[in-house]
Amino acid sequence: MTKKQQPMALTPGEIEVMQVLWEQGELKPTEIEERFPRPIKNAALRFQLKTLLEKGHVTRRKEGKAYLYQAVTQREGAFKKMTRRLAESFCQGSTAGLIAELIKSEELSPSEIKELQELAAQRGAKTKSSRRRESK
Amino acid sequence: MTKKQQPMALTPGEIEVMQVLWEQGELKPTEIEERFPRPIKNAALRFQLKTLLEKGHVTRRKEGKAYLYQAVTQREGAFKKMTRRLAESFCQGSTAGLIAELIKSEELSPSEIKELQELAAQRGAKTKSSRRRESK
DNA sequence: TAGTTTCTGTAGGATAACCTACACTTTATC
DNA sequence: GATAAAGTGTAGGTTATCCTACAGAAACTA
Repeated sequence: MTKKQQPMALTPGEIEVMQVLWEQGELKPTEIEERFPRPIKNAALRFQLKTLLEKGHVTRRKEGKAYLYQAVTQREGAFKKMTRRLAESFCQGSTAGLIAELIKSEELSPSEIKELQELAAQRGAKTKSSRRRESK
Repeated sequence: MTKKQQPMALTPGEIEVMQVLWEQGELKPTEIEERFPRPIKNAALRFQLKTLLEKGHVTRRKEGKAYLYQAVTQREGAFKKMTRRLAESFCQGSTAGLIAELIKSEELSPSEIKELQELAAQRGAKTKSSRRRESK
């Protein structure tokens, strides 16, 4: 009777790799290694890719003698999952509470605050009908 | 040559315990167990308390035959650390970027948006009026 | 074709995180 | 004291995370 301990959706090390794939698209391990934000040994990187593949967060296809890796799990989904966890841990599950605490606690420049105000205003205006527009 | 793998500041299991201590103050293991958001075996809880004690996140003092545990690490500090990690992973380290993405991606009720707008407005006013804040 | 380079597959090991079991200590009760 | 109840300390085990090493396979070059 072994109690299963479910693995984290994305571990810190895995997120580092996914980050590169989310930005760059389809890459070979060597290319990921080059674009990596810190020095990483090829073998260590490949370990992360292997577990990401097993967990289904990436796919790969052969090209020449190497594989091209591509993200399956989307950045937005992963982001939501992690913010959700944070909100549950610290804010009784309320995303609004999480945002509020962030606004209160962190140092934000006046221009950043202004932008956030505008963003909230936009967001408030289109809660109902109105199609969403691209922009930024 | 063994490369050290530094432990997480607060693991998910540890946060659960700290959450109770942050809310309730000083408690005995049994009391924590009663207030715990999910069923937990006393021994499992005590394991968490032990590691929290070793890491210095809690202290304890004897009362009767049991110990009273109290948080040392403050909720705000832990919260900041975790949001910082998230911002670094997903938003190039920008807290404002993190907040923006939360506002955009999550479902917020109109009233919540209004509150956030007001909060940002307050926050903006404060920064402007007392402009000699050197920050940090 | 042989030789070299480059990439992959797999085994293995170290630490961390989580839980359980059981014996020991302390306190209260008789 | 003797005893039971409640709380503690410690040893042990399983899974997860992270990294390394080395041998083999695939492609390129001569």
